[in-house]
Amino acid sequence: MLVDHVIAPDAEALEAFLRRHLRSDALVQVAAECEVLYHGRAASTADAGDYLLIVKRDGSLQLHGDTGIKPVNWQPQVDDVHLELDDGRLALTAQRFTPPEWVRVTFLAVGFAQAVELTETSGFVLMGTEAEMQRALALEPERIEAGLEVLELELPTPVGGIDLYARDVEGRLVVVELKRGRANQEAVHQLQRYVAAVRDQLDDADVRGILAAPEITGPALERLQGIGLEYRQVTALPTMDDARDEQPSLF
Amino acid sequence: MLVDHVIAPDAEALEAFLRRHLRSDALVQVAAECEVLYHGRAASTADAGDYLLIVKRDGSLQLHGDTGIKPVNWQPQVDDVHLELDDGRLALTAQRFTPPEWVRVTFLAVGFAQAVELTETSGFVLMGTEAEMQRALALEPERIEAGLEVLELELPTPVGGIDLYARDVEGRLVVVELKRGRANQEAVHQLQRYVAAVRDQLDDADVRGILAAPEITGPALERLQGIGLEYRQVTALPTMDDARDEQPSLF
DNA sequence: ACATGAATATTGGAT
DNA sequence: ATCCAATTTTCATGT
Repeated sequence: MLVDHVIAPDAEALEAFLRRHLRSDALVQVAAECEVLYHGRAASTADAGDYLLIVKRDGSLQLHGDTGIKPVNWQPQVDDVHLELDDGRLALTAQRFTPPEWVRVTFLAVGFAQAVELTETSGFVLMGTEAEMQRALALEPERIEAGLEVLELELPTPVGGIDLYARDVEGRLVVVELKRGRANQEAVHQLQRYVAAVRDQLDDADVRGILAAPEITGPALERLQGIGLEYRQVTALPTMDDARDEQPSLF
Repeated sequence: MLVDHVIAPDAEALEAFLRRHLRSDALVQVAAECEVLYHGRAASTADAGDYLLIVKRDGSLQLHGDTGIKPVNWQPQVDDVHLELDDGRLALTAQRFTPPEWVRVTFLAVGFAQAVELTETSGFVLMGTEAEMQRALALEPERIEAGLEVLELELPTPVGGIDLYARDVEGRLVVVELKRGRANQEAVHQLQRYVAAVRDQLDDADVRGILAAPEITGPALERLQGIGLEYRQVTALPTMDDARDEQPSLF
């Protein structure tokens, strides 16, 4: 799994190491005190300190500090990585063209560099996405309301796709917006947009809007009801409360 | 910088290593074939394969595969990390309470483990945030429109804060929504909300809405103009085009 | 602790 | 390539 490593290499040794491994299938790491320059979407940033640089097989690059999930600097993919040895210091530049941006890391003092191979990668299982929720509720619309008949999934409108488009027991059209987690004001506005689009299109003011989610924030509920839309608590899938009850030790 | 490391440790050796370093100030890594279970906001996931586990000083945990910026599994902070040796296999469980979720990593075959110290961390410079754009345009509102007078920054409304609240040369009120990057439909709706709130509050239909951004998407512009709102291209700050022109080698 | 909004969000899917 | 919407977004901030 650990393919190769060097401890406290000088600039030449680090350059040799990186040239050997960067374009291989290995994940390359460098722990070093370094300067980092970024220019692109964020205009520009400059950093200096001890960081852990990770360059993955797909060319993505991230530079981690000692706290936080997010890297201090990163580049999702790169079109070009190149090394330059200048003035006794090695610099790695990762550049991409769309959007145009680049990150340059200049190594000042290197702790170690290593190449790691992560070969075995199985598939994964994910349950509880909004898409699954949509399918589940399309099959059992009575979970939202008795007598509800689903007409369309992801019905396109000029302002986006309506999650569930349905007709209620009294024949009124119903726009349903689903949220997997706690619905907030943003979700209310999304629903409002869709309802307005349908009313506009059909020239029919009698269109209902339902926000279906396991939870909703206070301000969101207030606003929702203030504009004549409805909230339905839907617990078709495991919610956060389930996690509170279950203990890891059960596994 | 590299404090300690073990290569291909067995479960007991790995446990000893992790107990020694996990609560220290070091960043701990383990490269291993492992099983990963997650339960929480995403309902649940299960993974197996070769991953690189990183546990930082603040207790945040991330599990990286060999591609992509985002970890396969992660936990922003944890309230509790514990190790269990069961059936000859070591399992690390990281749990947090709000929101309730946990990740459990069971190590099957370990490549190496290491502890890294990242001490030197200087401050950083970041330019080009929306907040800076707001301050810059508040000082020079003529960049948006001649004769514009800024009345308020971040004026609160029931539906959120208005970036710039102003009066135009003809005395009409103007709501300005700023976007640092390319404005999309979401931004248009945000502006629409604010304009509606002001018209409502003042019972005055003659309130203008301006979306100020360096770029705008086609659909967003169409919708914006369709509802009588305006777009102003603002290039008060370095935009993406600057990055295209500049070369890393200039540094 | 909760809610809101920005961000180099990233990622996947549709057009 | 562009755009839109979901995501365990993360993070900072205000209440």
